[in-house]
Amino acid sequence: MAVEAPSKHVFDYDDEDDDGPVVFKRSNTSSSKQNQLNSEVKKASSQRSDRQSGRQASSVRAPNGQNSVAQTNKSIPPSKSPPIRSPILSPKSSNSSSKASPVVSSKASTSFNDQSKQASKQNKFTAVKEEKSPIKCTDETNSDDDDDSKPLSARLKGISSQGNKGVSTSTPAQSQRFVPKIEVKGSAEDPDDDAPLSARFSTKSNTGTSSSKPYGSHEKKPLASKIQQNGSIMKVKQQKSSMLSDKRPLDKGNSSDQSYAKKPKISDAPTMMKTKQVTVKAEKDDEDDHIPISQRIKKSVSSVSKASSVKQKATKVVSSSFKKINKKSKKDMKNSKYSKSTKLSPSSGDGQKKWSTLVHNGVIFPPPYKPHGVKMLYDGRPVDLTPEQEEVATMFAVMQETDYMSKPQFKKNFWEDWSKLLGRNHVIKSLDKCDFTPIYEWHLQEKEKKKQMSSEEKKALKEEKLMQEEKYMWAIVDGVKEKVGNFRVEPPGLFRGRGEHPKMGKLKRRIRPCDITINIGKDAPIPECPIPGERWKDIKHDNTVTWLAFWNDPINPKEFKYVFLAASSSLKGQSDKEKYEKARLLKDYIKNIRAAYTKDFTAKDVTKRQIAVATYLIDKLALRAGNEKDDDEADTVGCCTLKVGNVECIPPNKLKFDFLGKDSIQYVNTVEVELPVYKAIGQFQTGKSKSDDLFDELDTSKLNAHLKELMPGLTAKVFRTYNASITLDDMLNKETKDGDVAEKVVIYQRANKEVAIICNHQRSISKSHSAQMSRLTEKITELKGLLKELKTDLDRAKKGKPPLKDADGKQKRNLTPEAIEKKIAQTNVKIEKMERDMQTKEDLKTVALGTSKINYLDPRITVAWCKRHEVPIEKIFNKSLLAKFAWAMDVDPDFRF
DNA sequence: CAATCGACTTGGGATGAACTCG
DNA sequence: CGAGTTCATCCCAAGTCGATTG
Repeated sequence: MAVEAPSKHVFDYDDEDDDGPVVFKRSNTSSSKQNQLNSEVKKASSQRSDRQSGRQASSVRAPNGQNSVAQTNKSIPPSKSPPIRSPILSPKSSNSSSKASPVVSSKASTSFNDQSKQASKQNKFTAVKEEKSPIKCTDETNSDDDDDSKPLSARLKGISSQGNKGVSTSTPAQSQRFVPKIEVKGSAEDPDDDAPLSARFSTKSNTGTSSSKPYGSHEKKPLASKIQQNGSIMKVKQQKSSMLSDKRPLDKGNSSDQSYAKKPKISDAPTMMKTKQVTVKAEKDDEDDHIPISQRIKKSVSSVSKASSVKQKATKVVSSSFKKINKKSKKDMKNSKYSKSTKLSPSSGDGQKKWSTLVHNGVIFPPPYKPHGVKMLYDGRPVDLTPEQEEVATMFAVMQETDYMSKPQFKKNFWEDWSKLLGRNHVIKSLDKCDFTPIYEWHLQEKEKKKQMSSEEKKALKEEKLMQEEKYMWAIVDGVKEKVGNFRVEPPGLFRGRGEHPKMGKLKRRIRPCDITINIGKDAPIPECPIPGERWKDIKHDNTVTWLAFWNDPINPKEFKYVFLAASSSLKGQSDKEKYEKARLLKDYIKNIRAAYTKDFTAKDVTKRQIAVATYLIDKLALRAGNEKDDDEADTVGCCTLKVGNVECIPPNKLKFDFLGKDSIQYVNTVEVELPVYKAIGQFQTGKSKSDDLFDELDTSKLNAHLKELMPGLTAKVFRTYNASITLDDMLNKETKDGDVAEKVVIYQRANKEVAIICNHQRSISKSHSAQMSRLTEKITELKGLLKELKTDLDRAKKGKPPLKDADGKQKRNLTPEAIEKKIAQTNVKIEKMERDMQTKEDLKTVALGTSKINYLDPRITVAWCKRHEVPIEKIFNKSLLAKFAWAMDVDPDFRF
C-alpha cells in the first residue's frame, strides 16, 4: 500500500483539476508537449466534418463533461487547465522531499512549472502541421486494392471469411452465440457535437457499413485461424519442456484451411517505393492504404473512416520519433561525464537529452541470508553446511517440485556451481546422493506459517516493508516525481532460463553495491550506500540515457541489468507514444512497401529476394526480426534466423511454420502464401540441410537497413505494432454495434484476442482448467435438468395440476404459469451465460491477452473507442494500464490509428 | 563488416490480493 | 464465510536495434 499512497498524493495534488490519478504528471516534458501537439494538430488540421470539429473541441478541451459518462473522471484528465502540476512538492511527499535535497527540488520544481507551462502553450500554437507533404506514395488510388494493401490479418481474413472453420474448432459455437446479442437496439441520440458519445459513435461508426453484419460472420479470423489451438497436439515445445507447459499447440490442422485470400499485389506500382524519395508521407489519397486489411475489404466502411484517417496524417508527421537524429552527440557527452547536465534550463536543445535533473535514492538490496540450520541429508546422513553453502542448497531445495528438477542441464549447472562452494574435500561428492527434503519441508512450513498469519500481522509486515522501500520508489526527473520501476536489486538465486537454456540452474550470485553503477544528476546528492562499509562501483551523470542504475548480469557478465523508471513515467510514456506514431506512419507507406516486396519475390538477386520474402513474413505473420544468438542461449529463432527445417512447403502453395520463438514459445502455423513466395522458399531450401539458415544472405541489420530505406525509422518490429494496432482499430470499428457496455467489452476482447493470436502470445493452461470446465459442464447439465422440470410443471400448471414432487420427494410450491415461465426464462439466460463463459474460457485458455494490450495496441485506439461508445475506460484498462497510458487519455474520440 | 557493447522493449510465469459463488 | 477463481503485480528473462570497435 505504501506504494499507492504516494501515488495518490501525486494525484491529489492535481486533483483540483480533477483528480485523476492517472493523469499526466508533468506537463513539460517533451512527451507532454507532444501530446499537446498532437492534439492540437488534430484539431487544427484534422477536423473532418463539422460536427466533429465541434466535438473535438469540446472533447479535448473539456473532457470532463462527456467523459464523465464514458470514462470515469479519474481516468481522464481534465485537459482544461494546462497542466500544472508539480508533484514533487506534493504534500505527502513531505518525506520524500526530505530526501531530495531541498535545494534542488525546490528549484527544480519551480522552474519546472514555469517551463512546462510555457512549453505547453507554445506547443499548442505551433502545431505543426503540415509537413505533410510531399510525396505521396502514389498510387494507391485505386483503392480497390483487393486486399493487397491490407494488413496481413486482413488479408487472411478475407479468405477465411468464407470458412471460418478455420477458427479453432471450439469457437464456432461461441461466435454464433455472440452474434445475436450484439446487434440490438439502436438508440441513437442525435449527432451533434454535444451529443453524448453514444450519439457520435452511432453516426460514425455505424454509418452504413457493417451494421448489419453479424459479428462473427465475416472475417473471422485471419491469422488467428492459422494458429490453431487444439490442445491435442503439442509439439516441440511441449516435448521439450516436458509436460510442464501446456502451451497452445497450435496445430496445424486448421490452419491449412484458412487460406489467405490475398493475392499478389503485384499490381501496384512497384517501383515507386523507392524510398528515400518517399520521405514524408503524403496526404490523403491513399485512403485505403492505411486502412487495415480487413477494413479495406469493405469499402463502404472505408469511406467513413477515411475521413478520419486523413486527418491523422498531419499528426503523424509531426511525430517526434525521428528526432533522434542528433544522437551522435550523445556519445561524447557521455564519455565526458562532466557536463552539461548542469544547466537546468528547460528546453535546452533537447537533442538527445533525456533529462536535465535527476534525483533518486539508488537501489535497495535484499536482506542478507539468514541461515535456518536445517540439515539436508547426504547418503542418508545429515550434513553440516556453512551459511553460504546452505543458502545455495536451499535455493535448490525449494525447487523440488518444479520441472527444472527433471532437467539434467539444470542439475548439472547447479552442481557445478554448488560443488565449487562446497570445496574439494567436502563430504558431498555427488548430487545424486543428496536429499534436500528436510530443507524443502522447512520451506513449506515457513510458507504455511506465513499464510496463517493474521491479516493484521500481514498488514504490519507490509507497512514495514513499505516504510523501508518508500525512499527508493521515487525519482525526481526534471522536477517531477516519478515512480521507479525496479528499485529492488535482484536477489541471489538459481538462474531459471526458459526453454532449454544452457545456463539454467547456475547460481546467480548476490549483487553488492560494488557491482552497481549509479546514474544521477550532477547536482543531486549521491545516494548513500545502504550497506555499511561498502560503496558503489561508479557514479555517472549521463543524461542521454534513462537508467538510474545498472549492474552486470552475474549469469552473463557481458549483459546488464538496469533500473529504469516505471511504465507510468513520462519518459516511458513519451517513448511509447513515439513507438505508436512510428507505427502509424507505416500506415502511409505500407501499400508501397508491400508492392515493393511483392515485386522482389522474383528478383534475380538472391539477397534481394530473401529480403522481400522475409519482409513479407514479418508483415503477414507478425514474426519477430530474429537476431543471431549465442550458443549459450536457448536455441530459438525469429524470421531472419529461421532454419530450413522450420518451414515445410506444402503444395501447391502452403507453408507450414514450426519453430520456437521468443521465450521458447512454439509457433506453429500453416498458411497459404503467394506462389512466388512459395517458390522462393523452396529455392532457399534447396541444397541445404534442415539446420541451415533459410535466409542465408540475411540478418536483422541488413533487413532493417533495407527497411529504413523504405520509411524513416522503419524496423522489423514496427510491423508487429502496426499490424496489431491496425487490426484492433479495424475490428473495433467494424464490429461494434449498439448494445450495452458488457456487449461492447466482449467485442473489445474478441479484437484483443485476435491480436494476441496474430502475435502468438500464449500462456500455459492453468492446472485447474479441465477441472473448471467439467465443473461448468456439470452445472449446465444441472440447469438443463431444472429447465425440463420447469417445463413439465408449466404444462401441468396450465392444466391446473400441481407440480410434481422434486427430487427429494418434497412438494414444490404451486406457482402460476406466468411465474413458471419467468423462471424458465431466467434459467435459460443463466444457461446461455454459462455456456458463453465456458466457450470464452476454452478459447482463451492458451491465449494471453495482456501482452498485446501492454505492448502493441495503441491505447489511443482504445480510449477513443471507449469515448465513442460510452464504455468506461476502466472496463478495459486496469489501474496500471491507466497510469501507463496517461498520455493517451485525452485523445480525440475520433482518433483512428 | 562482424562482433560486441549498450540501452530499452517485450514476455510469460509466479505470487498473492481481491473477488465470486454456493 | 470458505473454497475456488480471477486479477493485478512483481519478477526477471529474452528479445530488438543502434552504435562502437577492431
